[in-house]
This record gives sequence, structure tokens and C-alpha cells, in this order.
Amino acid sequence: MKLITRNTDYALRAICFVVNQEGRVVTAGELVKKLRIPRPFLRKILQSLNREGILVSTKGSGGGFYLAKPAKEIDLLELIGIFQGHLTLNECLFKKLACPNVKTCKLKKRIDKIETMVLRELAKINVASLLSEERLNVKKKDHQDRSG
Amino acid sequence: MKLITRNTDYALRAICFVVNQEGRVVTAGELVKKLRIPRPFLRKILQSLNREGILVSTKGSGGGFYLAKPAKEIDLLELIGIFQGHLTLNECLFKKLACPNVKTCKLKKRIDKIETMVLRELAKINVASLLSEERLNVKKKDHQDRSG
DNA sequence: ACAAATGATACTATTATGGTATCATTTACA
DNA sequence: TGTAAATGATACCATAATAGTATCATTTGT
Repeated sequence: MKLITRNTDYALRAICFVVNQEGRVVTAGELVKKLRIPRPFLRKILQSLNREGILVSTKGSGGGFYLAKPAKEIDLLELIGIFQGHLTLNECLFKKLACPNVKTCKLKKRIDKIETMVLRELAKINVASLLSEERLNVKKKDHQDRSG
Repeated sequence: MKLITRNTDYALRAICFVVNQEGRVVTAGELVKKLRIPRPFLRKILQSLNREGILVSTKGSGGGFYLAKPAKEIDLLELIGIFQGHLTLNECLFKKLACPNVKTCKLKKRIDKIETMVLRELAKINVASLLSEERLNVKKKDHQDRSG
């Protein structure tokens, strides 16, 4: 069982790359090269990210993608929502019938608690926080390397 | 996304029923009637539970199933392990290649934490604890306490 | 006009899930 | 000792989700 599927994962990588370009427009072609994601699949993912208001796209020659909102405001829970639908660990298997077993509804409550925890944690994981540490490292290196 | 699939759920219901029979041998046919689970599917599930040492089966006329170990020692994590394989929320999507994106490995660490939490909570949910509340009610009703 | 980009969308392949179906084996007991 | 009642093993099938492909339409800078 995977919590994160491929399209969510690819989306996250793509977003991270775009963030690092600091506002520059990035094309799908570039992302394909850098991230080694199959082109048509990535294109579909980028289109979703555009529809969902995470990336802005510009069409035509010289077009591409850039961030639609601050990296801090893009979290894993939202991405999972887009590519995997609402995350419900809990989904009762006897929706329509009356649940034939009272015991399992006790189960439902306990799984609900776990679900709540997971959602809360996923919401905490935002793109900015994933990048922050590395950015610090980069700046340190920069500082040593280029003195001009 | 579901944390618990049907066979795990059915297995749990079946086990709960068997537990309530207090050591009596229960047949697949009985379980089919009471739990309204498709017969061949339930049979397969029961066979798994037998193989995995959760139920003991006796063959032949008058045969059936009973618990192989105390209800307290059967937990959801084990059942999920049997029917859904080891639960890994985390599964890195770039196992063989070097991970092209260091950022995502920070992600891995954060998801690992969530996974650890989830596994710990699932291990806490055992059959005895799911039934305990109801058992208390039963005891109040028939007023004869033969616990020891 | 044309090349370079994205948008929309329909199709396909693979895998996991949720089952069925069948035959073999064991056992109680009439 | 034969048969019905039970489980064991296993191969098969249907549906849905995931992971992709393919194609054509649209926009835009030069």
C-alpha cells in the first residue's frame, strides 16, 4: 500500500524544480529532461496542476509554467487530494446496509483517529519546508565558492 | 484510498464472531449466513487465517474453525499484513536509480514518521479490545460473572 | 506563416482487488 | 464401508485504479 502514488510524487518533484527557478517560466520539456519523467504523463500532471491553481501556464512559444502561489501554501494533503482523491483511510465497507456488526463500528472510530492524525501531518508537509534545508546548504556553499 | 481492504475487514468480522462462540467450532457455512459474505471468498479468507496461525481448522464432518490464540494477541496490523502485505506508506519510487531529487528524500523522512505512527496505532487495535465494551454490556445483562 | 509551447481528451497496459469454480482430502457416523 | 459434511489447494475471472500513450486543437512570439 502506498500513501503517495506516482503522479503525486512527480507533481511534487516538478513543483520543487519550478520553485527553485525563482519565477522563471519553465517548460514541460525542461522538466522531462531534468526529472526523467515520461513526457506525456508529465504533461497531463502539469495540466492538472494548472487547473487546480497550483501552477500558472502560459501558452505559445516562450510559454511554460510558474508557481501560482507561495511554496509555503502548497502542501502534500492538497496534492494528494488532486491526484488521488480525498484521502479516507476509513471508508465503511457496509455503507448502504445497516452495519451488521456493531464491533466494527468501534473499529471505525479508532481508524478515524488514525486518519485524523495522518491528515494533520500531511497538511504540515509543504513545499517550502521540504526545500528550506537544502536552500540553506546551497547558500552556505555559494558563500564559500563564489567570492565574486 | 483505503487503509483496510475487504478481505481484512471480512477476516476481522469472522474472527469476532468466532471469539464470541467461546471455543465452539464454527463452520464456514455459519459464518456465511451470519456475516453475509460470499461463500467462496470467505472460505479463501478462512484458509489464510488458518495458514497464518490465527484460526485452527478441523476437517471432516463436524469440522470448522476456532481461535488459535487469545483475542488479545490478534491485532489489525497482523491482519493487514496477511491480506494486504506489509504496510509501507513510504515506498520510494526511485528504488533502483539514484534518487534524482534530494528534496524528496527529506519527504521520505517525514512520511516515515507518519508511517511509524500509523503502524503503532494499528498494532494497538486488537480483537479483544474491539469486543471488550460489548462484552461488558452482555455481562451486566445476564449478571453471572464467570471471569477469572 | 510557422514553430514552439500548452489544453483537452480518448485510448491502452499493468496491477491490485474482489471475487468464482473445481477438485482433492479428511472425518464422523449410519 | 460408503457417503455426506466439512476444509485445503489452486486456477481462473471481473472490475477498478494506476500509470502511462497518442493525437489533435489552441495560443503566441518571431
